[in-house]
Amino acid sequence: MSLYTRFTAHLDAVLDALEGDGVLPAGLNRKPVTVEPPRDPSHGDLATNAAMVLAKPAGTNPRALAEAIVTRLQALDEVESAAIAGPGFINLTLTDPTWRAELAAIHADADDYGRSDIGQGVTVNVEYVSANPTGPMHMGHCRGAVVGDALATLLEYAGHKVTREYYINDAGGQVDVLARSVHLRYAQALGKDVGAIPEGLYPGDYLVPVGQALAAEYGDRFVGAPEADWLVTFRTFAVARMMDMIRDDLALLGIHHDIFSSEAELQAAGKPDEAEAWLRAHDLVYDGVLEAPKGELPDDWEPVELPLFRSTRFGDDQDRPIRKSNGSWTYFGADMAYHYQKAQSADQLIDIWGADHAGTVKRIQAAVAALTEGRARFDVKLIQMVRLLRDGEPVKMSKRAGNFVTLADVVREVGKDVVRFTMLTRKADAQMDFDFAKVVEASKDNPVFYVQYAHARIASLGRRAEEAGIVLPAPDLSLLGTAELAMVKLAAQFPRVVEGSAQAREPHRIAFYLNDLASAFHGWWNMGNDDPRARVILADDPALTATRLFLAQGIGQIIRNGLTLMGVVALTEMQ
RNA sequence: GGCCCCGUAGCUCAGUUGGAUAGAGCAUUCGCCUUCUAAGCGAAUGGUCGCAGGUUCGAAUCCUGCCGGGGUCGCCA
Repeated sequence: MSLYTRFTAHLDAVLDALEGDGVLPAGLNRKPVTVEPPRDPSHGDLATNAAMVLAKPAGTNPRALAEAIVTRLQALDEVESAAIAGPGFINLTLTDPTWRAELAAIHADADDYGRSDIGQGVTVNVEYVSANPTGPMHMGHCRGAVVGDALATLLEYAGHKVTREYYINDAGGQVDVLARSVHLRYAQALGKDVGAIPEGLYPGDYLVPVGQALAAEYGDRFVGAPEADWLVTFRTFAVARMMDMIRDDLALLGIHHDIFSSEAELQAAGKPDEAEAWLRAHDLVYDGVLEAPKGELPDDWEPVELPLFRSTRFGDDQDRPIRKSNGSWTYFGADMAYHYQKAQSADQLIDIWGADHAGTVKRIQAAVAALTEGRARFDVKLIQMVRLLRDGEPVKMSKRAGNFVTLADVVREVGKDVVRFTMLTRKADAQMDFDFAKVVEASKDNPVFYVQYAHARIASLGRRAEEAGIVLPAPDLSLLGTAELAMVKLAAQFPRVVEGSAQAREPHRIAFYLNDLASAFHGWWNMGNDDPRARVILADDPALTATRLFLAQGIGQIIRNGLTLMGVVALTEMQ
């Protein structure tokens, strides 16, 4: 149990006691009560707003209530002092032994320091990446992949049961285009002159080996054959190849999904039909005519009757078609059934989408709410775009010409850890720049470097002490001074940061916290520049050396735990 | 035009789900290398939290309306 959780429990017990004494009425909503470190450290170690938020519903005034709470909190062993401040805050200062014990806990819990059970085993399905199986991963997919993966790890660490899922869009028109593109490469592999790749087909060279493999498999049987003879075969073959490629690309980032769900299989199993039948039975699907598109009317637009889902009942702008006029499923129609399927085996769903899909959020949320009758929590996390730069200049890309920047190229150039960390240095809903030059820069305005550098410094201490031949006694934590305890206090916030990030589903907070912790460490380290006695390794004082080393390694443990959540390996020395 | 994000220091961004005097890095100005990694550290300067209302003990945070930037609108995926 983290220190903050412990004090929330202490406070709860105090409030229970006050209820018993009749100072507080029973049954007050305690949800707004918080226990957190005050922004200004001079106010103490912990602060609670309990008196302020409970005074009104309790029909008393904040100061009087605060005094009653303070009296009881002061009685706790771990509390050095408790005071009322400002409009009714209660500030607590904890005893030094409490903080020393926390440092010992960091070492004892090691990789599990920060692990939480707030998830209470709730199952969460995180669907992320889900790039169309028509080519290699490019940088447009990268941020969502990293954020989704880090979020999944974070939720696991916070006590959820997580499934990582990839939805393969292998049923739409784009995979037919893939099949045709591959057919061309197949003919080419058999020596036919196919000329330039026609407009509308995928031009990328990555399809060449697929064509060759098909040639080896089928010979010239399908050259010049009608499309109906080979389309399904080629499509299935090519999609499988594309997915192999995508899995390899993801592996470069350390990303592995538990489940790959196929849209085609979903449709073949009749899932969308089941969903449609259920929705029709509940009057949520009806046959109707779509409104004309807003703005300029397309030339070929004409009113057609289609089966429509009543997404307007759930806040969408208009009802949405689930089938096309040729009877096949729209993307939405299949996606609806897919989410229903996911909701069968998970309590909560999270989708990680690119911001360009923002317009479709409402309809899918509406569909999930309808099909699960409001039972499943479902969040769509929109990931804003990444602008690729090189020395401040935008990198030119044209997907149509096939010269997009692939994820594999970027990972090869700057490394997995740099890509992952950088993608987590912004909130997901803010646009970000990714500058090839800046992300590998060895300076403190590059957080990747800065955090890694702190960890490497800590790792070097152990080596140095060993080289110096200092025989280290057991650490004596009473030797820790104020500056050292301040760092312990910051380190002790890690469990809170984990819980907060998990609840808000914002893995970037881990990155910012690590940057703060690294900054505190670098500051402490450099105290040794002004005062040699402030250094960690003191050849003439093994006891103090052992203690400071213990502290440094505790900080190193936190950095490592945080980096692990981000899927980044902590460096023990800088290159 | 509708919907979704964003708007915080000169620049790039945080801001603990409504808390106390709004914080970092860069830039600018000062100071610190006979040293465990100075690839670093410390200090100073810098703010009408886009604007105007509202909600309450209390708003950068929640609500409404504007303004500015980006994205999106389809029987596409």
